[in-house]
Amino acid sequence: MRRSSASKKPVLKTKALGARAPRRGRVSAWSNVVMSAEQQFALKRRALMKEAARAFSLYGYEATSLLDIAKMMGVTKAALYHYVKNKQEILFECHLLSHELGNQAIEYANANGDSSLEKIRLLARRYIELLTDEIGSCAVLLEFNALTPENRAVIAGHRDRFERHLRNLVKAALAENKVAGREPKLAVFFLMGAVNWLTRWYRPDGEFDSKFIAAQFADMFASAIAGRVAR
Amino acid sequence: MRRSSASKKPVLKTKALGARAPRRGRVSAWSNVVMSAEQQFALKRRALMKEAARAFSLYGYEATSLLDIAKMMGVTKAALYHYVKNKQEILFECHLLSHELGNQAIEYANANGDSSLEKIRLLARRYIELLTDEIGSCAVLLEFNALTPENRAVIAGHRDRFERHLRNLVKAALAENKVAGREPKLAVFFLMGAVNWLTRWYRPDGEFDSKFIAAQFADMFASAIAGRVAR
DNA sequence: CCCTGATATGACCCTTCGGTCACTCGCATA
DNA sequence: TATGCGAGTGACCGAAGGGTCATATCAGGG
Repeated sequence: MRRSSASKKPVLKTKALGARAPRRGRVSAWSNVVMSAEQQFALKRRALMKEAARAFSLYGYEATSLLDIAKMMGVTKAALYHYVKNKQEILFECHLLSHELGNQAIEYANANGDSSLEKIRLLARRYIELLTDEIGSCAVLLEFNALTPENRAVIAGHRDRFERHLRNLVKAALAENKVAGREPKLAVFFLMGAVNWLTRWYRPDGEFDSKFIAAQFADMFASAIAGRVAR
Repeated sequence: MRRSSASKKPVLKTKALGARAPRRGRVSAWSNVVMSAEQQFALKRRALMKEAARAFSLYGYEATSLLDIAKMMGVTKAALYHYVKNKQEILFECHLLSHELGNQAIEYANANGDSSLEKIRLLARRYIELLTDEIGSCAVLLEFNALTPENRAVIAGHRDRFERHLRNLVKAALAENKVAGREPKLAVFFLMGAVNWLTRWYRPDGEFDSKFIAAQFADMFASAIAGRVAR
């Protein structure tokens, strides 16, 4: 991570929170209020993933060291290994996370869209919103080839499923709108590029808010597929 | 470069070629046929840049070691330093190269397009063709933040000029076609993402040839900007 | 025939980084 | 109060990578 860095420390100490609440009794009263050890563990692990994902998206996998991540969490590098097997595991789960979002977007589009084109628009919009908002620009999809061959195979599977779904939507939309001469596979690559590139320039406090960006991109993509240009 | 690698060695030995041609006389006859030392140097340096650019585009800057590049050229790592100050210089010049292509594309579009929309289409098409064909997918533009702050400033200047030009074209096209509600800046990001992403999946021997891809992308972008969807 | 300069080499240095390990600290339970 | 356990630490290791340097090779020119 050779770059000028801002300062910020979300620190990992969930403990400070839990410590304040006394626990007695076998099943420990407060159990609704106070988190169990496993919950805390899971929470911290998730926080780690989110922070790491943000760093990976922003600076790249190779350019982000575990020390960087540890510092962000306010913790030693060694401490990370309580939550994670190795660096690769972090990357892998970040990819999985991104694809979860993709699937959510698919479901949303299927539930709310009528025509294929509308489904595409909703899918793109929702996907971008999730990517930028919920995880603070977590798409690590740029880092596909930093994955080990085994993990890459798994992620490729997810990716292919997502792309195939989108491709089929595009095919359908082209048919429904009687558009000829458009290659669905290239259209999907076109969108994926635009979306993945988002993670490199999008900033939550930037000029445009994420809803607007998502809507614009979705509209542009819909037009790219089925829009006719006045000549 | 932790990845399964194919084998291939363009070797740097221009010498083997020059050695065969005897040189006598003061100005050295054969001077038309045989390359001067400087020419050979320049040629080899250029070859280095091209090979490095390819590797950077494919695997990323950090993931590509100088040893990798040296092996590609059939040469020792130390030998590279005869042609180059350091790794950063390679990256920097690769960026410059890419932007040269951008400018070529701009000129081409200005010379051959009439309407703004047509200029955009030509610009996009040409840019992609150049990127994929001439330098074998050399766009290292993904690696912007691997640049040192000084170099980054320079490259940012080039990039901004390019993007500003394109943005103005988009603005004009929107006006000419009476399209409302499209944000030019986002449209440019949209295209840049799609184009930069190309370098990650495009293969010269892939399913689609580069002219076709370029045409499709250009058309899609033109539609994205000024295309109207039948609803 | 030797000198010079360009080209290339292999050994080496230093730093960074991923990962490990023996350990400590503090809390909750018995 | 003793004990056990999960969380976290600091010191360390080995490997890889960027970069340097003294040296070898060789072609061309005086």
